[in-house]
Amino acid sequence: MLIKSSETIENIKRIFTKEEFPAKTLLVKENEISQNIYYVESGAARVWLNHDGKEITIQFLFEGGFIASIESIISNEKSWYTIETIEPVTVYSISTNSFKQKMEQFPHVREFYYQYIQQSLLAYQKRMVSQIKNTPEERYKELLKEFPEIIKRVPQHYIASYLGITSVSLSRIRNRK
Amino acid sequence: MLIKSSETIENIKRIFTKEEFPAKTLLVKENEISQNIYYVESGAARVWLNHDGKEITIQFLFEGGFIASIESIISNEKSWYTIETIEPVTVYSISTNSFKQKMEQFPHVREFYYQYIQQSLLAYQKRMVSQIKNTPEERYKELLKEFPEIIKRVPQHYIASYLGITSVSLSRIRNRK
DNA sequence: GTGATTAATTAACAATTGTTATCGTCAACA
DNA sequence: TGTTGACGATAACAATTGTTAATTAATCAC
Repeated sequence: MLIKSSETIENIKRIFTKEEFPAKTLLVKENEISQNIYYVESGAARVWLNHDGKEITIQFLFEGGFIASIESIISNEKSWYTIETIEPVTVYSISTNSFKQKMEQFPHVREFYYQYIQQSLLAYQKRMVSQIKNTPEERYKELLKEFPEIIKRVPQHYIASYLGITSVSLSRIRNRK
Repeated sequence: MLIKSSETIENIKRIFTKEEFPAKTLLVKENEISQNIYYVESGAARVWLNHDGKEITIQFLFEGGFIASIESIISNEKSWYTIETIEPVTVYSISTNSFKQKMEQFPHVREFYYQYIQQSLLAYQKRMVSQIKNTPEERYKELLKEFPEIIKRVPQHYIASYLGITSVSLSRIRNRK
């Protein structure tokens, strides 16, 4: 989810701490409780998890997004996935505990958080429905239409697993007709 | 999401209105703004949408669940789907507007709503990941293990589209030793 | 209960995807 | 510069799913 309001961004920057990381940094690790939340100012990251020894990429994050294990925030669970930078990033970070304190203290932080959660819910629901009703080829075309940015910036084999197919199959889809 | 706290259920019953509907009643209609929220006391419903003339079932709802177009509540959009009872149901209903007023008035209603949204988010995320990383056969086995209730109570062709496959394919999977 | 409708199984075939392996390209790096 | 490793394209074949149609089973309505 992208943050539109520059006022909100300024507020975030005030309470978060600026940090930089090179590509291939693990900011969240699968099976560990995630201690931090990052607002991405520049760069890109991918969310992935291990499945039978294979890395399954389930999401991409760019400027304006947040890097966090949402299940760690919501219910203190260990993260279901790893979040790894795929480009050098500049982020603003805060510890999950501090963030929860800010939520208690400031209604506008709480409000912002719940707006974010609601928008994320709609996004996940939409993507789940797309997985159910569309073929891999249709999902690729949808991605091309709605998020061409992703296809430009991200290696193809990550996109393949994001779509739920192999890189071989994605290569075929791209070269069909 | 099931509601565990009986105190919460009692509160819901106080501000909602009891109603009964036969099977095959449309409680929410695709492309219409949903005006009501229903708490299911007994019975079952399915969430479906039209895709190239075919009905795609994306979710099931049972006792303890809520029937609502979450996108209508969150952003006043027209519903992406239809919600239809598949068994006679007893529900407690409230208009979306009244519910929003109650949220403003009563912190515990607001709190309950956000807890519900957060749990739903995790559930959608989990299901999206399952669609990406598992084969149809694996998804069927997962459903059998985690929600055997669904398989017992729901016609098979609805389950097939819930899993993102045809009813023919599900029949084959079930009879595959 | 009986006929009509809907649901589930099965078969045959087409289309798609997965798997494994090879090859060419490119970028990183010593 | 040369080597290594990562990435993407392609080929061959296996496995799975989709499609259509026919048959049986179950359910619904009167």
